Amino acid sequence: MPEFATEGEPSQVQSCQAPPTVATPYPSGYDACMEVPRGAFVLTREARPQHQGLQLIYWAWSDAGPLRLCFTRRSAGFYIPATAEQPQLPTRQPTSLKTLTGEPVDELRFNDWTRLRAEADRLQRLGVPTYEADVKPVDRLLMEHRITGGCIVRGPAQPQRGHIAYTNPRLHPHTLTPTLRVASFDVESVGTDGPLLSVAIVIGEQEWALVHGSGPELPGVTYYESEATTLRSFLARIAELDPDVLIGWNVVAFDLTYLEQRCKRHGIPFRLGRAQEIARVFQPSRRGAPTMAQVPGRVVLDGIATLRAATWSFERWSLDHVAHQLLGRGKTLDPQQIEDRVGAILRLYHEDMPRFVQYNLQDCRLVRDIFERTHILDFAIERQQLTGVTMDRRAGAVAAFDHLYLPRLHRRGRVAPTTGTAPSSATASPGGYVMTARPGLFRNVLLLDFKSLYPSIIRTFLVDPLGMALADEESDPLAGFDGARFHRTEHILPALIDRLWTARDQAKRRQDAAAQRAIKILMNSFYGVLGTPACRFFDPRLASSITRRGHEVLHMARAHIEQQNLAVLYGDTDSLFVHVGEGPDQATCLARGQALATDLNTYLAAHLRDTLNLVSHLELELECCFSHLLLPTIRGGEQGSKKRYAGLAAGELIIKGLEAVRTDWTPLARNFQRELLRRVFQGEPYGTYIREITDQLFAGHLDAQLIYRKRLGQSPQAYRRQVPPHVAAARKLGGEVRVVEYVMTTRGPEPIQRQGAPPDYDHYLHKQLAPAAQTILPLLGDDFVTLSARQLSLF
DNA sequence: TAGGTACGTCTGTTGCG
DNA sequence: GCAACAGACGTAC
Repeated sequence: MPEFATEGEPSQVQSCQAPPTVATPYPSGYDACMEVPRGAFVLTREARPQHQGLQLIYWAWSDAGPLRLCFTRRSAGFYIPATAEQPQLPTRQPTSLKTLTGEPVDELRFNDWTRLRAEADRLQRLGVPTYEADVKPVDRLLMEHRITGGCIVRGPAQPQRGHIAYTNPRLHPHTLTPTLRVASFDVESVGTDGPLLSVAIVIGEQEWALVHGSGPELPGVTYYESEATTLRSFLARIAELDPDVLIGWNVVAFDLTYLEQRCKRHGIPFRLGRAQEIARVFQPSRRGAPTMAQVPGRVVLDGIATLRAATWSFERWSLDHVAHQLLGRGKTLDPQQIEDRVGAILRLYHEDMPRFVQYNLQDCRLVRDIFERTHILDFAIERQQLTGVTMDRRAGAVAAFDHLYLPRLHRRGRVAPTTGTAPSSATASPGGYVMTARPGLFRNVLLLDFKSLYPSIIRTFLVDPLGMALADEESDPLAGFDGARFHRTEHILPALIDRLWTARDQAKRRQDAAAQRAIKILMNSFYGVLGTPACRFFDPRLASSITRRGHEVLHMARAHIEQQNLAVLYGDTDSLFVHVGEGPDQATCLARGQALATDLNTYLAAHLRDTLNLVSHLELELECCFSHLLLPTIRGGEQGSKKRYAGLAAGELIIKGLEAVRTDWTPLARNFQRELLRRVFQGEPYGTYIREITDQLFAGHLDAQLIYRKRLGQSPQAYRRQVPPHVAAARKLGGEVRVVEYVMTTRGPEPIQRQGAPPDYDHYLHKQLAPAAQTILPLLGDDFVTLSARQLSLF
């Protein structure tokens, strides 16, 4: 039998009573057989094959200390059509479940995952469709209990050293916010293969440094005479401090990878997990894939990955740069030492132990403070609470969708396809609609945009995999696009969006930025996953029914605005730029924009009610009013450009897509264009400025701004057909290069580490200053060549 | 241990005369 | 010598 309740039956979860009050820290003399319900938050999960079936192990936080929840003798299953004749398997059982298209299914169960996969693959090859053959037991167990993060644990508890163990406990969902113990740590070593110098650990205000070698007595510092004893002591110290979360900078790909290797070298088991369990690091199987760590009982959060997941963005992801941006302070090394970081650290280690230790500790403090400042741990907890995808997983949009959707599907007595088994269809689905801008410099332009357009379309137009499958059972199905039709009452996603939308509004009211952000990202990911074959519910008709509806909505809004004799200058996917024109002041324009948004929302709601009998959840908002807006042409042409503009709103300079916001343009061009735009919008003269900058360039005063910075999508040697300048520069460095910084010199592109020739100022005039200026000046009837008083024709 | 499409611009290479 | 194209990168939404 399936583990989850079928349609019409009360589920295990629903039948449980209201969660009891959460237990206090467990008293001494605690009776192991007493079943005290305990609030917990899942930290890590793991499946182990055993002779009698699978063992599922979850570590969880509780206010009484860590919990180890062990589920024994578990089996894993998947489904095949009941009509499938092929497999005569002893484990085949009939069920009351059906596929999305209404076909009854039988279940096959297995004691181990490898056999399950092998059988599923074999059947698939024989043409027998399988269902949910890729849902892992560790995930399924939580999913079917509707547990994402917080839960109530009930069952016989056995106090162990450092944790409480449960075997086959009962779990119920419960919302709680854990207070996690976070350790920031950092390794200093001689390169990636050389010996360990030290490891620093910071928890709150407490600091420790474990140093391989000797030195003066310093608070918190312990010296060890061998690398092996340093490593052992580090593992022992972590066990003693027992953090729930390990954080660092590039912590998995560097620190954990390095420590595991060094431990292996000395034959030391890498017991970084709780209860002395072994931690493992998995190196990426292909270029670009992340390094993974499995530390039983402890969540490993890399600062870079966690910030990225929360949509933070920085030009460079070095700890020093990010710390300066967020905290206004950086690492303790002098700038000139950064070039030879390993050398500088070694010198400190040999010559100035107190400063060496401070340097090591400073990295830990910076990471701790970045986490504090950005609240990304709150974000990570919130995301797990919403999606059920554990905190340390980087991308998890598909997993989050499964976690939320599958249990709701099962409650309706349906099972989902195995990922990648759906028949592939040829029709691709389009993305957003982008208007060609009317080029020019404009006064008073309203920016209106639809708040979470795609989620609001899913909610309004009932876009849903189940709803699409059940459309035939509906007497008045709602038409989508590319042949899709949707059931008007039987669906899952619209209600899910509805719930999240309400939660986001609540988060907004209580000013919970982490929750707001997590919810917004989750809602927006729903469209994305329906459009990728990596999702089991992938169907171009679903994606099209969202994006093509978006086109329609944007066109309707534009037409309605133009009927009021207002010009729509530009629009992209969910936004409209509306020209109010000279005359009215800012306040009048803003009021006009508000009225326009309200009017449109009313109009759209009435239209959808009258034509399709739908309740509109579309919500057009006034984002801002640009006092000045510049819409450029495409380079050297007359036609308006897309995805590129600059404007001034509430005194703030907003630039999209232009050279000034592109990190592959030099600081010279970016600073220059930004200042030029500022002057244009503020009505200040710019001719003199242009001449000054060009003169300074040739005088060598701007040499610090001439560095190009570019990522390499592949290894420098892998570029076969073409060798662009950044690759040429990277090749001069040798070895693997992921990001190259180079200067265009009179001898061609040279990496900054090996720059010999002087900068080619003509190159920077032609290829950086001129194009950055020409994006703007022709719209004002001006020209860079005239204003710079430089000859540009040098060929 | 897999969210999407649309777009502009640059550089080097190729095809054509 | 020049236009067209492909490859690469970064960005908007």
